[in-house]
Amino acid sequence: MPKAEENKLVAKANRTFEESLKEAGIKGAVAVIADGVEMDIRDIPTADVTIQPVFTQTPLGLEVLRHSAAHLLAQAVTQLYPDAKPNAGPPTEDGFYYDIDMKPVNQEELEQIEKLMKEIASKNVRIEKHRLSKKELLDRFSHNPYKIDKIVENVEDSGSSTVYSQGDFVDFCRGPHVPSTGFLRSIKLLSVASTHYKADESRPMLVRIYGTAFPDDKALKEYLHNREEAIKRDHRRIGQEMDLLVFNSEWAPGFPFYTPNGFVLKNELTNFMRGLNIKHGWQEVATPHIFKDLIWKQSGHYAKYKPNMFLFTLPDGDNYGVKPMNCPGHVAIFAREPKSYKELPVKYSEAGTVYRYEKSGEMGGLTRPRMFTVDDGHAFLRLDQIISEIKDIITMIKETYSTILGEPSLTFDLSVIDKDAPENYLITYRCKDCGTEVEGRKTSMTDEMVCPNCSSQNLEPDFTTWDQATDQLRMALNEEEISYTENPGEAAFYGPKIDVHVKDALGRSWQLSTIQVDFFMPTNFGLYYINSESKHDRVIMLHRAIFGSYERFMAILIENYAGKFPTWMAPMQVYVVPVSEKFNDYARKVHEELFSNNVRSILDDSQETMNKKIKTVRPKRPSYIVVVGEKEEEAGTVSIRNRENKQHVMKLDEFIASLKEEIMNHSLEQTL
RNA sequence: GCCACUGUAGCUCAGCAGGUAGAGCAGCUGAUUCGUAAUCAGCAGGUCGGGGGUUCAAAUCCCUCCAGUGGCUCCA
Repeated sequence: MPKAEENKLVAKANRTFEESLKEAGIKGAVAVIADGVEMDIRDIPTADVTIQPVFTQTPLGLEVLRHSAAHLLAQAVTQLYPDAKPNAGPPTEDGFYYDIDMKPVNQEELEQIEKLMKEIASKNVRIEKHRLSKKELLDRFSHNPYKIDKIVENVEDSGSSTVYSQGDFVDFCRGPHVPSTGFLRSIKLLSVASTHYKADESRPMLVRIYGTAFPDDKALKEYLHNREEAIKRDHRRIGQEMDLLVFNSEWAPGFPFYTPNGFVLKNELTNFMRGLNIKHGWQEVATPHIFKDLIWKQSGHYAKYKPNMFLFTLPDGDNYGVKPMNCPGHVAIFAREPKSYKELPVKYSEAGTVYRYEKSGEMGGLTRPRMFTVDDGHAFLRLDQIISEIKDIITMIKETYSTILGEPSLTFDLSVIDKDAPENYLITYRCKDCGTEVEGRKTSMTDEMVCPNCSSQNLEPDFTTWDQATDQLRMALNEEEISYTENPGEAAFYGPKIDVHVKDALGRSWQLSTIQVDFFMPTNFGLYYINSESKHDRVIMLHRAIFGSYERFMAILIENYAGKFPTWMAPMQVYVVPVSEKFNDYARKVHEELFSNNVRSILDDSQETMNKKIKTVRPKRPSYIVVVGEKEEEAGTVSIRNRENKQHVMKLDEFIASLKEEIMNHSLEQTL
């Protein structure tokens, strides 16, 4: 592959870039960058210009290739289904899609479309650009309301724009595109989905066909292979193979049931977090799962969260809600007695299980269940303690991931308020008539904001507290020398937050940890502390989670390790199998020795053959398989086989000692 | 919630165009006593997601509900 840098050249005016490239002996470019603008290789510059050819092996070239592949898809579809009306077809991170107004297609039809695409590609049809006036464009696409929309929105009345044609197919497009369909041989249609026009539920449904394209078959094959590998790592599949959890879609749709194996894993993670919490001064508490609705009204959850809550009414008429968050429970504990400024910070942690009514279409495995456990923590602080506390939490986050995932790359986001949409947040409102401040009152179920003092509806939001909180987060990040991006509109409804994204072994990024500053919930619950002047002072709350949800974190762990967990968290650490029944006694001795050393050992003294036992235990992913027979019994040794299928023989007590150390150290790698 | 696809034994799946269900694995019983990815034989197991309809006859066709999966951000 030629390096782009080396291929810079000057294209002459009044001839196509293609000709200039040809003269320079450069082949295979699909587009050029001229003066920083992407252009087609058949474009003709009006003056000499330095250009850089774009090849499909580069990210930009791949984008061009996939964009053209999307056109090819639309061409094939319109050829097969003349009534189909293409909307839009952009490239995506690993492929492309095209949204088309048409009847839904099934798998067979998808294959036919792909076949036709390949046919057109093999004919190497020339892809040509034409410039049309707005009127011509509107005429040309008069049968397609989606294109009309785009033309109306994007082309000025007196202006013009371009279309690309390949054979009979013409698409309204800015380009650039590959010069001919011959570049689009390595393609694959992947799936059919549906989407609303402009993602608006009130608009028509469109069929979205996903596909991907690569410069050559080798790259395509590799992609498809990786895709299959990723599917093999799916936590739902491995979760079943390892018997970690089940879902019962009839009795409790969306609710995970932990089996003994799965609960071992969850407990290991819980214990890890418990240790970390203790080390950093977070006291463990436990709170109810059900509360009267009063608390949810007071906390502000009802205003924002009610549609996502499980609610019920008892025969006596009292209304209850199952907790969607743990904060009010911790507030109730904090509020039990007045606190002195000397006692702060008070920090409570809880592996708190919460329940959220997720809409049916949004559930999925462990990543979006209706019940999940948060490694939740709430700190009650003085204003001057915020920054140091945030920094300490960042330390906990780093320690957690380096222990559990090695050294994954972490990225930090600062999610701040969208000041144009104050109705989404708990905010201080000030009455323009009498100056009264109302904190977070917008959270009550009433739609109209009314001044409690003068009954005026003339209230304006005051962002001072939000700005303060946001500044504290910024300072903590800066002092830790962490680079971050700011996302307006992504804040929690009660305050700004820092989100931490973690990249897993498959290169996918997950939002796990979160640190949120909250000025409002303490106000809603009337929390205060006694300052050094014996006066009431405002308590600041910090919400934080490191794993986020245990369920989602476990899903990520399963996929990250493909189920082959570090030994300390593996549900089955050792699987002991005798060569034959004759050695059951020795196998039992080995097992009991392991077991009494707190190793999770399973003895299989069933009647099956050893080969079969090993075969069938594989999907359970034991950290070590221990085989014992005559040789081992006589020598007091064990024959071990690790996760990588490496075998060796060693003394039983040595094995136990080294295994215990591996477990105690939370070692990521196997020591044997 | 919306759209598409799917729902047959514990698991993975077969049952083409309607004639009241099959396989492998797992399970159970028996034989086998075995050196690192399936020893052999036999047995048992399903009102085909629920309900309704069409039909002489429905796993199969239609309606409806439930559930699972993929999407519903990338806007020529």
